[in-house]
Amino acid sequence: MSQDGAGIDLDTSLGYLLKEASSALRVAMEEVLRPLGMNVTHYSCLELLAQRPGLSNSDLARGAFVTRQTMNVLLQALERDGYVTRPAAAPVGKVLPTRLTPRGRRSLEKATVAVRSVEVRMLADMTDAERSAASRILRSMIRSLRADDA
Amino acid sequence: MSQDGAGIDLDTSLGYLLKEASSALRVAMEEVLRPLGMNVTHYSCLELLAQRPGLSNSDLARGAFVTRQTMNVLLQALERDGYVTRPAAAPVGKVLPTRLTPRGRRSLEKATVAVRSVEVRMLADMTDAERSAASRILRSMIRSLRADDA
DNA sequence: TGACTCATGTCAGCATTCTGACATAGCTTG
DNA sequence: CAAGCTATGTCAGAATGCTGACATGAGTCA
Repeated sequence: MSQDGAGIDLDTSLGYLLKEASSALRVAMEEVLRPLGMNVTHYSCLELLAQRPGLSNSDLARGAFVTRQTMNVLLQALERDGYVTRPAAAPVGKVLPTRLTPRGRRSLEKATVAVRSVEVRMLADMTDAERSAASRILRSMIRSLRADDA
Repeated sequence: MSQDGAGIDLDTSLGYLLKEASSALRVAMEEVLRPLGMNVTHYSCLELLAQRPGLSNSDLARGAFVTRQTMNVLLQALERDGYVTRPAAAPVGKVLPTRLTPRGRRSLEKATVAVRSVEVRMLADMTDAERSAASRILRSMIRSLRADDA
């Protein structure tokens, strides 16, 4: 039943393990972000803006791994609630550079502490060598998956 | 701006890399499953049933990393369309053991080929040692994230 | 046995994200 | 310069998954 060519063994498949790890990370992050009224995409957006102020809607969407339509909906809510600002008209082209407001920055600070604790917990039992290996391996997977999308 | 304690450096964060890899995998899988009229959860459900016939709704939900409510909706659709069967009444307790129909098995066969090709591509540039390391590291992350959910 | 706890299946409503579509701006190329 | 291609922002509708809630069956324990 395990490896006879008629299926993908879920107990040993790296794809399945990757999904499992990602699911565990998402659950853990949402658990600590929920009390702050945030979800993972929401947090990702603020963190991206803190590190790279002036990113466009499409940039943020790529950075948070959602579509630009999804990010647009989120940005409109964040703007309405005063966490970010965008110019009324595009300085150049159609791109609207987005920036955190002081309120957005304060909100992010609490979230960053919470998220950092999750990441620390995730890496608790790993050596430095293993962390380096993890980084290299994950980058390799990403590169290979994105190569020739045919 | 990078590691001054005021944020999580997205360029080096293993959590971010994990999410990026998982996103790339999901996109690649949905790309090959879409022509077959399936999504990832749909495929996961069929693959689980092929390897462990008689799983309950809740078992399948845990294996596919969704809630049992979500899996219940999917199972009702799969049952209606003749891909799986469940007894009308529970043989014991409330648990309804689910099984693939021949039609479900045929549908899964094509999907497995497609998914396998994605996994092969993902692992293309990795040595056997790296694959072993990846498995060990991902399991460690999962274990740590699930430990003391406080 | 009876109370308690936990797991299960299921319904309903909501949140989130996606696909499809459109107009428009910038770049490239003949 | 004009045409073509790509990227962007945005709206609308559909798909997908989640939380909350309820009834019920099984196991535990005093």
